Amino acid sequence: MAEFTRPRGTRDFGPDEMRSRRSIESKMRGAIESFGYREISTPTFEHSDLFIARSGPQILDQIYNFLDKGGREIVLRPELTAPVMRFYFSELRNSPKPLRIYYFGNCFRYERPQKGRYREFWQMGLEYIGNRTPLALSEVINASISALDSSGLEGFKVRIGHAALLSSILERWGLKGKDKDLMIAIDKKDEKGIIDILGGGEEAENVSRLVSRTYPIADHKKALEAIMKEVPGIDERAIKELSEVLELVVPGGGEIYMDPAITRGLDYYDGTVFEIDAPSLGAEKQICGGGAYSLSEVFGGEVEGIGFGLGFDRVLVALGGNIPVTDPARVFYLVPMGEKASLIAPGIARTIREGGCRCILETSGRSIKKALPAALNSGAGYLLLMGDDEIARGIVAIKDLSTKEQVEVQVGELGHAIVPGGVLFDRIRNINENYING
RNA sequence: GCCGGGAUGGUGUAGCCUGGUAGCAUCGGGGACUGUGGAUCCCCUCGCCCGAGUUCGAAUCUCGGUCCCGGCCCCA
Repeated sequence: MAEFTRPRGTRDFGPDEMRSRRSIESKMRGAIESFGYREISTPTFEHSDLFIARSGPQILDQIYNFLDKGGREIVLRPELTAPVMRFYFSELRNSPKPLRIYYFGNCFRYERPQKGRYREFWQMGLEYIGNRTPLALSEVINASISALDSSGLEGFKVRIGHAALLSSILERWGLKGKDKDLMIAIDKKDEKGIIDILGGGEEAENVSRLVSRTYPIADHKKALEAIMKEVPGIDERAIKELSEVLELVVPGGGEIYMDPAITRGLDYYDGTVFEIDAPSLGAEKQICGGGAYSLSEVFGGEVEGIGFGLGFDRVLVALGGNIPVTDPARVFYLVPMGEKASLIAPGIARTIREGGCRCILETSGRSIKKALPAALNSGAGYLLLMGDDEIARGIVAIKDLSTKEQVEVQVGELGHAIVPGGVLFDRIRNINENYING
């Protein structure tokens, strides 16, 4: 029947789902803000060259791009790091350092949708700009862990590695990370594939084995020593940095590992890098990735930064619909019966709203029998009844829908009654409701 | 870009193999019932993803498309 349909890979969110999404969103924002990061926002569309500069021209195959009426090449942003860096270089570069900023917004990619992958999706992330001390590096990782912890997600895996470490291993074979097949094999931890590409031999086997493992954080020193021993001339500063960062990571709800094989797709990552997976997600299990970068090549200015991007939708998929939402507002459902009651109902409703409560007005003119189920469905805790009797006596009847207890209050005292200290406040106590969706 | 499985009122489903009046539940609207009700009963609205083909006749069979779900590829 539907004549109009959603574009492929997009979603509508109903009231219950939006409540869940907003609830998680605000918890995660809160976690990031608690580290001192402040929100910024950039346009939904940008000039194509911004993303081409960052990711190469082949990226156009995977994004929404078009010419606008002025003939400009425009794309819907496929990610937020590049716009944020553009903003930084054009207007924020003289801000006091370090600069701590974060963002949350929708992004668009023209890809085949599947579980945890949509054509419109939401990304949250932050950038720390100004230096790359071990404390700063660990702060960014700790912020990502805190954000995920605040969402209620459990069992995620944080893997921390180092881009320069990996490339110095590759340099040992004169490869310098340019060999795409090798990078893919490393990323997949395909031991056999790595050995084949490196040309076999005992050394190749040893390196492949070392790189294809993740090491519990407690074992990282031993593991790094083993790698250092196996690969002569390895970047020892990278080893030192990674080791220091690992000491400073504060464990949260997830497990922490050292993983030397994190490639991150981009050339400009050159320091500590990390990824976070939610194993429950399957193919699209990565929910967060980031690290330290230098952007001098792309943007022409020099900048040392650390950041991460986090797939908000995947966090929600990983939570699996078990999203507790606390709704602290007391909700009243006001049923005016008759013309006189209708005339004063909006004013009564306003009084209630000004008292910090929510008031849903029965606007359909339904009988109380019809209004009651509507009130129950609306999530209201209290029914307010106003009919001729009540008006004649100057009162309003309030029924607690959970206890079925009913009390009467003078209309003039309603505002005082429902706020803290009022006669109804203690009586109307049972106000925090936990909703489980799904 | 590749490979599977799907699509029936708003939602969830039966019917499909074996072509012949599209059924059930729920939600929504109304009523039984003029203000203490969340119950029960009755009535009503709304549907075979789109297009072509085969056929006397297609939800059902065939082909193409669209979209959804999952798995690859990719993943900034």
